Amino acid sequence: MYRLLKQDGNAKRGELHTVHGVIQTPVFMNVGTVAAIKGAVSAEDLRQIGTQVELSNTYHLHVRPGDHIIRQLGGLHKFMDWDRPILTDSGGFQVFSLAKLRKIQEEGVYFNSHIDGKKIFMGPEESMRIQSNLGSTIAMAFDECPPSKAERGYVQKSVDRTVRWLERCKKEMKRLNGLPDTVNPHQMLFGINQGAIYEDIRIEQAKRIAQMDLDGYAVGGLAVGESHEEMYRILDVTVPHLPKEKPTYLMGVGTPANILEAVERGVDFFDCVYPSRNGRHGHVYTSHGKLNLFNAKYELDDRPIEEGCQCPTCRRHTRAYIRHLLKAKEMLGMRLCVLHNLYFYNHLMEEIRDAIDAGRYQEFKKRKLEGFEGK
RNA sequence: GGAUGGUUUCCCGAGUGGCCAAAGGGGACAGACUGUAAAUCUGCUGGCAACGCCUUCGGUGGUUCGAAUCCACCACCAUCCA
Repeated sequence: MYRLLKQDGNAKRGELHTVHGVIQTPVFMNVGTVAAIKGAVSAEDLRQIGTQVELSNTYHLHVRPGDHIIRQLGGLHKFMDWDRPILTDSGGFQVFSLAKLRKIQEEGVYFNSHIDGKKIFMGPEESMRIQSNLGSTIAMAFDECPPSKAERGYVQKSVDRTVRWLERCKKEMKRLNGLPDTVNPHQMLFGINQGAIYEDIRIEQAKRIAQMDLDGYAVGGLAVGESHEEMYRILDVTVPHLPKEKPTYLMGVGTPANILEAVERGVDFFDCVYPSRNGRHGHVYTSHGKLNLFNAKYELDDRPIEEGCQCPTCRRHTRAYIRHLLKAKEMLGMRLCVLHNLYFYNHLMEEIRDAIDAGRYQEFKKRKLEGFEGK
């Protein structure tokens, strides 16, 4: 159950009560696609850096190790030693990212496994069954994420199909939650808004799914090639048509600046691979912008990544040491960067919540953005 | 002391008369990445007043229209024989 605690402008401050605990929003979910945050980060680490929700992926866990394996081992929470909320993405993003390895039909999507080429069929029912086997806290509806520059005719067709798939997802989820041996009988379902950058398609689709009484609503298909301005414009026109007494999730976004802008427009759930992937690539976030620790200028820099940062990395290590580890290809270098970045994001969300609580979000956002731009 | 092989751009290493500022790899330097096919990928790596010029393939001298490539001597390295 979602509780809208406070609004500051359009910015929402809320709580999502789940069987795995309460999620304070706005929240950034930490992405661990294959039941692990890449960069040698454990569930124990997540507890120490303020992670509220871990995100894993239906397609990837179905391919390896297999959702039936995870189910037999007691579900995803037990499998990865994480007892707090988990959101599973439905496989819809893989329809986009693995476009060369799949074929879309009305009944669902035929993939060729990116691991061994094996044929995999995934439709709405299959995605729900896999997510039910995983026992995640929140399941995402199975959608198609069309590229931002897809032509209008195709987008309309795709969006209509995604809505039909959503109806099938809802029906199947209800059935699965009612079975006697379901891993998590209280699994929630979030629907997904699509429509590329066509405002009218987005709005019309948002109105349709808003009536379906889902546990939450996501905006998908953004940050897939369009400009930031286009993304904000789509949020401006779409979010008002999604129920504000339900969680609003902007999928796959984004940079700290993207998040600040989207919170202002009423979004309160986020996820993105940036902090983990950039961390592995030596790019770390600070309140004054991003640093590339591979750069020669950090060779003798004995400061932490960010002065005053309370993350496990900044408490003990210098930029020069981390740069050395990265250059030497030591796994610890990546790990320290990922831990810092996830802490940075989690902490940013905490500050965002405090700012909304205090009714000073506008001012807070302005100050943060100026910092990121080095002002 | 003798024999043989070798010395190439930051490193390893290809190149044995022109298509060579010189393959390939490494390293260095820089960039990209937004519901993760990503510990990945891309660019760049002699100098400059730069579609051209200059310097560079151990050193010096020579042959040739033309040399990293051929010849002579010298230096150094490696292995083997005394």
